Amino acid sequence: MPPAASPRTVTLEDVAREAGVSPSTVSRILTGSARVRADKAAQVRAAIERLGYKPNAFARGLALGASGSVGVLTQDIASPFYNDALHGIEQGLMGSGYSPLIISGHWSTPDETHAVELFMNRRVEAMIVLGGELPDKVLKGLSEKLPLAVLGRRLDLGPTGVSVSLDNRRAAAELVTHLISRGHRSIGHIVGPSSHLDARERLAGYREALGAAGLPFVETLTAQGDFREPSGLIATGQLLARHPEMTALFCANDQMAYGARLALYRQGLRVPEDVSLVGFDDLPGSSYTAPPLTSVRQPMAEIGAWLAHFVTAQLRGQAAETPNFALELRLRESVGWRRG
Amino acid sequence: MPPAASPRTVTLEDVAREAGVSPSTVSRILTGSARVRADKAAQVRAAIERLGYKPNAFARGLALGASGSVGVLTQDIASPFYNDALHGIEQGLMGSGYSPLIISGHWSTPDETHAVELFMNRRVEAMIVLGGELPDKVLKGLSEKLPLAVLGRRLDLGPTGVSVSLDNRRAAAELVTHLISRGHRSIGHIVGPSSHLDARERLAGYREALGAAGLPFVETLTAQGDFREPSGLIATGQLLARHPEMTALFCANDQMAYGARLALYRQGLRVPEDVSLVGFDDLPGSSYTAPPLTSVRQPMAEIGAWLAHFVTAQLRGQAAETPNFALELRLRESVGWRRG
DNA sequence: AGCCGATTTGACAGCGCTTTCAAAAACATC
DNA sequence: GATGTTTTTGAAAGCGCTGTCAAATCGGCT
Repeated sequence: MPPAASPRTVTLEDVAREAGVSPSTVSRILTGSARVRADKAAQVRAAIERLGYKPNAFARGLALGASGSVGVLTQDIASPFYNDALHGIEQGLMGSGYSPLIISGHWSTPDETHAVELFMNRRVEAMIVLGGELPDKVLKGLSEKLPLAVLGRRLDLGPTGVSVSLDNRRAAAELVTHLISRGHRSIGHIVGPSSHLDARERLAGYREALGAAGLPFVETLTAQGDFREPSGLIATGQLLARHPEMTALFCANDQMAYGARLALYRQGLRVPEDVSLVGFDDLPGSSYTAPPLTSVRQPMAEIGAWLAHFVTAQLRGQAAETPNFALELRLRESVGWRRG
Repeated sequence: MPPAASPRTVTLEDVAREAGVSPSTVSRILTGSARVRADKAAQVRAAIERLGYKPNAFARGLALGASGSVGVLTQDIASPFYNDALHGIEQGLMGSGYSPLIISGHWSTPDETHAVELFMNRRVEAMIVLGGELPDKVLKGLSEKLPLAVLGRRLDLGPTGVSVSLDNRRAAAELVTHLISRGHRSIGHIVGPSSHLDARERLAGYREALGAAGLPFVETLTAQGDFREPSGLIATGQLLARHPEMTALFCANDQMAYGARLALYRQGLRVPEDVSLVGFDDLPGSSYTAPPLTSVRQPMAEIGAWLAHFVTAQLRGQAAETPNFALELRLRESVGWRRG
């Protein structure tokens, strides 16, 4: 061991000595695990203050065999969508005695696997997974070891796990039905990555709505995107080239809708006069685009908070009600009646 | 201690027993701190695999007296601006042997203080602070204890600390000068929270550019915002009411510019034909608004990566060059020539 | 085979904290 | 004041790992 940093960090034992009591007593005060005579407690507290003592979380974790933290794996730390959920998780965890350990997977399975590894090393007591690409099998394995809450999947995780995923299909169908009701017949769709359940369901909803209205599903009216802006821009170009008659465009998420918006602008097409545009997710920015974007709100913050509640409840051995998270259509000005 | 969870977690000692070697040997293999005969190493690795052993980070941290983590305090986990920096930090830390411990301060000093507390308990070896409201005094105190990198302040943190803050004033001045060169004379400014150095400097740059062009600074052409969208919307309404002749609007950040954009749209004003609009920060979304927003790019990811490099270099006792981070004007279509 | 230096190994202490257990102190009761 | 009961305290063990140190093993030579 190197010759310890200069002033050496203050330990509980130092506090005990300073206050003239035994380490056990100090510990009792810190943890509140047992009564201590008021005067001694005061002395100890004074000593803590005087010495600037900070309990060592490692030692504590080791002795306790519990870390007090829950691992949060987010697909992308730069994604506004998941960050809303992160925020909710933080709120939900607050005051529970647990704190989040946030790691970003960067859309990469190796990174995600590595993150899980790190969580295990750090002995997180539960995990929350936001999106990402971890195989179902891995998730199931995890949920056998600890409470687990997954967002954006639909799979059975046993009694100590949940996967939350809203009815994207229905919401997508409603969205497209809305477009149809406004007279649109040639409706394009920019599809999300097929590895995402949500993307698949939104596509399914699109087809469903078309079918219900007796409209044919036209393969060439769909284009592949990856949930990010540039792909929306490019895909819109393709669709417009193939189907100049297209009057409405359903993007599988708002970020791609932003890209689409720009593509339309570049082509001199007005929203909604020439082309109606809808997205999905209702990002914070979507009520501030010009015109504001019709979208579907997923209550991410609320969901995040609930995920946090779920795992902490599990940790306490309590059950947690699954609330009914409803998707909400946000009808805004980016949709208009079919022209002409 | 409670009677330990059912199968009890696998310890290094278990591995040693399984592999028929001593714990020290296993440890040596894990840390790579000393040579071990190849055949034993193989046995041990097999045992680790077989038992599914995961080293306990607490025990390790305790024994080592080092946590291998650096605390990252972000002002707002939901802010796209800081999240770019977060991303950069993650990248910069990758492969350094340190991992980030991310906590969000939620624009609240008590939360931030609490976060710092947590960092100390967790024995982070360095800290990175993104924005936030921690008093300079606190930051200085911290930098005496450990390597510290602060973004968005300008203060002397001694040899083991840095504060990075780009020349917002000049960039703002250039931006406004750009507006003036396009013929604009009545230029509004939505100010950021004055607790932010950046906000103050952007205002200063605005005044400077006006002065340099011989234009008067008109108090009523400025309105207060808080760096978030709704405040931009409201402030724009105020400015328009007071100065219908205003032909250009400089928002202290992009988020407020989004709000302004909507306010203009609502009033039937076109961008840039009626009012030119500029923001600051060049958020990812800003190249995808319609029209794309003129802004100033702060290379947040690069800065984040460098902050990470700085602290890790400090931890290794090396010095780190301060690169020259340049702000880049992104001139886009949201600015036009003054009409008429 | 016998010896020396180099390499590999194991025993053990200790990191800072919590907790059990038994001893000490405080309080009640007769 | 002696005795029983309850509360408060301290000593000590142990959480899982790493590093030191000395013992064991190995290889090469004579």
